[in-house]
Amino acid sequence: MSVIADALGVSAATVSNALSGKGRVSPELIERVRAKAEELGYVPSVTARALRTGRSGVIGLVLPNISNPLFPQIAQAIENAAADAGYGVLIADSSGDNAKQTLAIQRLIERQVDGIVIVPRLGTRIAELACPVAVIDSPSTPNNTVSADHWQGGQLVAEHLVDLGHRDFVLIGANPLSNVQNDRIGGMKSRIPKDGRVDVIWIERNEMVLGAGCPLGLKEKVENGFTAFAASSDLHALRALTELQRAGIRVPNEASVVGFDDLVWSSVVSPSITTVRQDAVAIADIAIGALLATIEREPSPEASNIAVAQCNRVPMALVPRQTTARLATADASASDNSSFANSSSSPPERNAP
Amino acid sequence: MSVIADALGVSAATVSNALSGKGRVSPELIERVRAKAEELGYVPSVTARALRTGRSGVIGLVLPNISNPLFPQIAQAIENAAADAGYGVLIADSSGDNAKQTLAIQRLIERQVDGIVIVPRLGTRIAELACPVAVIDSPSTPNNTVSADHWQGGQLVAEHLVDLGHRDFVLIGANPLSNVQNDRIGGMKSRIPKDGRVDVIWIERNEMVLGAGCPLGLKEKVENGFTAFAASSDLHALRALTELQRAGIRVPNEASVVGFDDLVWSSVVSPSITTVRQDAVAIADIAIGALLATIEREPSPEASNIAVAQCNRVPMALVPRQTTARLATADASASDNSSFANSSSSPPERNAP
DNA sequence: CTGAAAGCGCTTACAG
DNA sequence: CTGAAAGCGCTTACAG
Repeated sequence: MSVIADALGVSAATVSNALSGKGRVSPELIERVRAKAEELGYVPSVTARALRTGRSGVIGLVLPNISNPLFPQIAQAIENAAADAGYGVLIADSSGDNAKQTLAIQRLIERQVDGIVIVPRLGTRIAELACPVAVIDSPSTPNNTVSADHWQGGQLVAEHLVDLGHRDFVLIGANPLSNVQNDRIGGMKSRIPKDGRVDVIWIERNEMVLGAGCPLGLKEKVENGFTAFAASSDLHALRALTELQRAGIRVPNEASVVGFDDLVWSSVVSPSITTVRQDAVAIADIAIGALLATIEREPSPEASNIAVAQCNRVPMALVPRQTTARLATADASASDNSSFANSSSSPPERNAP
Repeated sequence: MSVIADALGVSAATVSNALSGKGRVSPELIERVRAKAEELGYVPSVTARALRTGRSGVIGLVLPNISNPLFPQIAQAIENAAADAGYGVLIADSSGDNAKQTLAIQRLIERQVDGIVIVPRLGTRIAELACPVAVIDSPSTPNNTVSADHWQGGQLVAEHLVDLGHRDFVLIGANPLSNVQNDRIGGMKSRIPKDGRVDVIWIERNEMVLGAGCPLGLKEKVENGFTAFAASSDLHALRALTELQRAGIRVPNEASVVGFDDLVWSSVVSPSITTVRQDAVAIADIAIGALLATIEREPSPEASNIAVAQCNRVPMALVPRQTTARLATADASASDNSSFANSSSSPPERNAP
């Protein structure tokens, strides 16, 4: 900056004003400054600017379970949204225990991030922090969150299967303590007809008893007349699919399988897995938008730092693929789905444990 | 800082020296300063320090294909290694095209990162940059890289299958332009006995002709006597496994399947997939260690900014699981693997295209 | 429309 | 062992 000022014989203040377009500088001087900056390959010091303005231009992203295969989608969407707004993204890993999440947040604050996007660990409640925060979580966590509408996604799954003539459902989740999984399973249940049959398998609970990697007993389910297998994640859908195939059951001829999240392998396996996709870009845009609005608003003592002031549900979309098919035995009237076991169109509000 | 100085009636310089342990300050004064800092909840301004010292305490991480399921492993390892050394990690996404990679690097430099770890896009060569750089890539890229020893990993796969009595191999890769995949396939080939039979399927080349998601024709391979299917990634191993299962071929009874990377689903599918795991923590430690050494060394005009001065190969490890089994028809002498088609123990050096 | 001055919060020679 | 002073590179009132 001073090199430009010196080269042009003007003051640093003028260069600053010209480059930022703030103070009133004559158009021709602005042009000369620009040209000189360009010529010199001038890059402003973000550090100096940060020190002076008190804004770092960086936001933090706290992720749990970084090994979660959904992570890339959301990290990429957040990074893009932030970059578009001129912000950098500092990552922090809260895997391990909840204490590490607190530590990760602490470290970001020490690095003077302007705001934080948090995907909280299962069962965590994020306290009011010293900087603006946006939380991405299930809508069942009361208020202040953005997320896919997992409940509605579950409904999509059930409706799709019901339309195909299925009446006997096995729903597969990992952990009933997860609001996300609960919503997905709950949404499915809400759209299963009254004359339908529903069985829910919670994998982690199962494994607590039978050991990790135990078979889910899906063959027996098929023998008992179940035809539709809907999982709260593509990971479990894949597990179901391979277990069925291994047992010699043909998918989708004898059983339909649906997953969630459109994870990378879903389209690649044979048969490819029908799934439900969340709009990570829309979610990231809402989270970053709200965060930046809070950051750029003049901070006032009474204002909350929680950026997302309401519960935002972003609709999910069904991606039909090969693992779902019309039930061979379905009669024409079977697709009458006018009566549901539970017609509520939204999940009950729950607190994080 | 000045609040501490004022509260204690000493100078800011002394507070700084006491807290950093640099200047010679009397032990008792150091203690008083520490106590006061603690009491006041003092957090030093990293921004001011960065401006003064010219070091931001942040490194950049550039990732291609952020949707690559291997990404979480490496991102987590890098983040942990950096955090342990007191550095933050700014992420940048180079997905899309190569121009975006250059842009991502540029933006990190503008944010004054002290160094950059790059996992380059396929076929990219990283030019000398204005800050220290460590590249994580296949060892086949000449020099200056850290990575898993993909060639040796491939050898592990072939040796495992040969030990189980297999002689007829189908090797499955996605793209022969990828050094990583080429090394893996090459390593496998180098350990296949002279009397063995090898067929290589490059998926992307296949799909160029037959369309995305086309079957790999594995059933026919089995009918032609192939018993071992080794893929350059768990994604392709999964594709192979499900295609075989769907065709009614029993794994591992009739065909063995091996993948690479121990991706999240490998242990969950049925049967679970035998794979080869890279030591992401060791790789990250080498990359970050070399980077920080370069950063903290006094910069000299003649020194290169390329942090990793030699080709580092981190050994991979076989994770045996259910998809591989002894060939039923194998006779006892079959496990004599003293003669190989190609006994070289390291890959040919290649240039990035 | 332009410039001189102060200051963001640190660290680092240097002097005492 | 301790402190006064300068300066990192910006931005922002304020004065002209």
